[in-house]
Amino acid sequence: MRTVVFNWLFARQHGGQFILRIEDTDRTRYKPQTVKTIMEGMRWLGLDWDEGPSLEELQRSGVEDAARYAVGGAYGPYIQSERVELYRQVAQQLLDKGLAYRCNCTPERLEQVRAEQRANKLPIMYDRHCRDLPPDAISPDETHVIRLKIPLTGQTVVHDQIKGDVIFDNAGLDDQVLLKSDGFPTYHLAVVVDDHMMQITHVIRGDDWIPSTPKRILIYAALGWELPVYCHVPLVTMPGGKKLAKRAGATSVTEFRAQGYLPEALFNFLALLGWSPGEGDEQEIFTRAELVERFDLFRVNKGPAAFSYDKLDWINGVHIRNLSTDDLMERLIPFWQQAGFVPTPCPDDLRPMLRKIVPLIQERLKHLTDVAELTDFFFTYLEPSAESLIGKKMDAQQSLTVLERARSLLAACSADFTHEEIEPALRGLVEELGLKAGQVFGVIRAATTGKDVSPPLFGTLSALGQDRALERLDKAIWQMRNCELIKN
RNA sequence: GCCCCCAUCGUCUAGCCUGGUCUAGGACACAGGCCUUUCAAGCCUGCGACACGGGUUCAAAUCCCGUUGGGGGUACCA
Repeated sequence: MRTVVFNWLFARQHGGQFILRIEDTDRTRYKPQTVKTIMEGMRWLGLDWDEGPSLEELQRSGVEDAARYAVGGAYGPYIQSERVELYRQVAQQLLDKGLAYRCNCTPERLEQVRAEQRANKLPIMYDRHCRDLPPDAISPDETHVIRLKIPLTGQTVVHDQIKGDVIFDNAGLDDQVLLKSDGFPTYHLAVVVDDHMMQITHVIRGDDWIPSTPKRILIYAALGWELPVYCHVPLVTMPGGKKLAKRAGATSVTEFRAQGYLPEALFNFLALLGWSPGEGDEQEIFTRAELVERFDLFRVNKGPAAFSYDKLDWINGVHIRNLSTDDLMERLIPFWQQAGFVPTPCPDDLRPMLRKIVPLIQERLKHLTDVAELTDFFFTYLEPSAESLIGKKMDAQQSLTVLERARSLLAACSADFTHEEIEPALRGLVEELGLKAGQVFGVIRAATTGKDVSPPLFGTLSALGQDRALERLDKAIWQMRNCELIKN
């Protein structure tokens, strides 16, 4: 997915077209659900595409909500399974030119060849058994594949924008299968045909593709087509260890949403994985627009980068703090709903309270999901523990006095119950009792929130509302008195 | 096995191309402090790296070679 972000940034930055193509030539693995997940993930991250599968294509492929993702374009179809005839024609063309050949070796024979090569510590590749058979030795009607005739000598150079020139001896390249026995093309054939037909200028992908790039360059050569610009970016590894994220990356984007990450934060983080502004510029937080302007594909590092949740969490927190109150509230509502604190749809008369809560927790959120445990006490009554109602270096009687005085002072406030009137009242209480602010506020916090840790007290009380604040103080006072009775 | 890629603090990185200004800069994380009604946020300080070995050079993190280490490829997968 990080590589997709690089592709998108590069296209947007240069005013190019960003095209989404579905490569589904492996029929044994194809699942319509995956297509939807990828598109949904890209939409969420803000990676919009200028050309992509049309409504009809998506429907034929069994993708749900096809209308939501349909884009279309002049170079379609954009789903490879819809283009098989094209690949067959190109394969036939190569056959006719004598640059490819039919091969009917069985999987068993191929495996046997490989086993022998392994045993003799030889390079593992097809032994070219069928390469020099007479053209009519294998009938088009029998089960077979079509392989490319790789030149036996010479070198093929990949001119890569990040790695530089990478040179391969043709002798070490396998006679790549172009068309499988089920009639579908391999990735190698399909991507070359499509990139050419769709006029793709830049191929930006993971550097795990480097070793097979010469094979594709030779397909271009066999067809007499012009090469695109290659740009192989390093892979992203998993946090602790160094295992490759494999293909899990693209499909898990929606999981980041569920975990409470902002799309702009994930985007920011992903762009920084392998790229940095450099030249003494140490900016780390970027908006999407800034990245489109500043990103430089050719400055991307050569080495792999490890995914770090610590850094992502920090970036997410920064972006959360940068949101407006209303924006953050709207993004938080689904998470409140999921926690069961807010009904679906959100009632209008609940919004004023939510709007007062948001600023109280904004700088405390690392993930949107954190909102549940940070604000649970606003929605349900949590009974404070007996110990928490007694302040630091205070006895039960003093604590009870704090609660009783606080109750009467807060009862004297207006129904607006604003932060501005609560604060002087309670600060006055601190003075009146000759205690420390932390002692007094701690007791009131425990009584009204049921927690030792809460958002700032005055704002919290105001958001809670006068009725519920007084009610909770009353309960705490009862609790304290009962406790005293039992003791006596 | 064979082929390819990569190598700066624990992590992401600046610096490398155009050797000296690098006693290697920043960020995350971590530790301590300040602020403070708790928790955060913010601010300050600390900890912490040029994988190793050879060259080239007056001078190398920067250029060259090798070693080691890590990753990838080696499919009728992408």
